Amino acid sequence: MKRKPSTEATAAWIRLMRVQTRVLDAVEQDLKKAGFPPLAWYDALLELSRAPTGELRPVELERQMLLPQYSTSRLIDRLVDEGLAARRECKMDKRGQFVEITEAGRELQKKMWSAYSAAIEKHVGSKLSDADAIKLCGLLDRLGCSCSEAQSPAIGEGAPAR
Amino acid sequence: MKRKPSTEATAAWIRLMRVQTRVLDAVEQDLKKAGFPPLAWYDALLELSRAPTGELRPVELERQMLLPQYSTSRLIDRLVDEGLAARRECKMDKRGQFVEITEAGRELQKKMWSAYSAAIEKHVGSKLSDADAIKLCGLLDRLGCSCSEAQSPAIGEGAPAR
DNA sequence: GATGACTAAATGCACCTGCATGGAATAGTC
DNA sequence: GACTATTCCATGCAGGTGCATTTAGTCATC
Repeated sequence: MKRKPSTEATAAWIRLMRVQTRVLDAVEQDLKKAGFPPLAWYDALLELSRAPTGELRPVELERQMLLPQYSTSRLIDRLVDEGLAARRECKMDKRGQFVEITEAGRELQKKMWSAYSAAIEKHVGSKLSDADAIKLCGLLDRLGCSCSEAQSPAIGEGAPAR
Repeated sequence: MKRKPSTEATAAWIRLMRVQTRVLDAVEQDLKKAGFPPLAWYDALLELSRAPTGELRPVELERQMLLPQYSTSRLIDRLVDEGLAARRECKMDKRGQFVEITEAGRELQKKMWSAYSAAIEKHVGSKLSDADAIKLCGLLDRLGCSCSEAQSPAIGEGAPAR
């Protein structure tokens, strides 16, 4: 039969859902108020800007961002519509393509990071000592799927997985 | 100027976003595969079934579930469409109404809890000792908004805040 | 008891998401 | 080379969500 979770586990589950929602909403609201697009845009721009050549295959972006295929496709649409990225043909594989970040895209990413980092500090950093943040990471990591790839946080820039 | 978050805080932020998404998706998938509706339905049914009279004002439900007004309104629509709840007139305040859980609603809530609790155990309980779950709760609680009401978990049933 | 401020709930609209499918190119197999 | 399976990406459709507004009833004050 199905074993029941302890009340402690259940409480942790509830907190995890509740607190994440709250914190994410707060950060998204801060960004929105500052006139910026959603976090997903930032994540995509960050991944693109990190790529050595400034361009990535949609499939790669998809894997980096842990997003479904159609979601990635439409996110790229929006970035392209706003002139933040451009689609380029892929000569190696004609069914594929490259997505390249534009100068405007790079600028937006940098500007967003300044607001984004402030929001993280406000809603997370200021409420937790570094030691506690590390403890929290450790506990959360244990909940991660077995397939947990270690993503290098990269100095000065962070990206959630939405 | 805006202070920057420590790399520890940023790492915690990323984990929080990533792990919550993963765990929530996993639990929702389990429920879906078992043929159940989304978690939000469960939450609503649970709140209703907990009410002494089995009925609640939409506004109250809204506050309990920390959901926007329109979202609550439409969630009730769906429950009513499926015969899990019924709208009843409110005589005290004619612009308002009561939402009452039906027998079918109570049954579904119970059946869902069996699948839901199994999912919590599988994706949370089994990965964390009770002591660690308590530590995790403590850390997460510190991130909660100042306006954190202590929700009694109630033996045998848990509800996230989506 | 009229007026204006407020609260409860619903809804039109735009957008976003998931799911399933489609078209196009490639890879594998014989 | 023909055939099938697979990969890459786009998209139609149904449903969910946020935002702003509307409708209806209540309350307060005069």
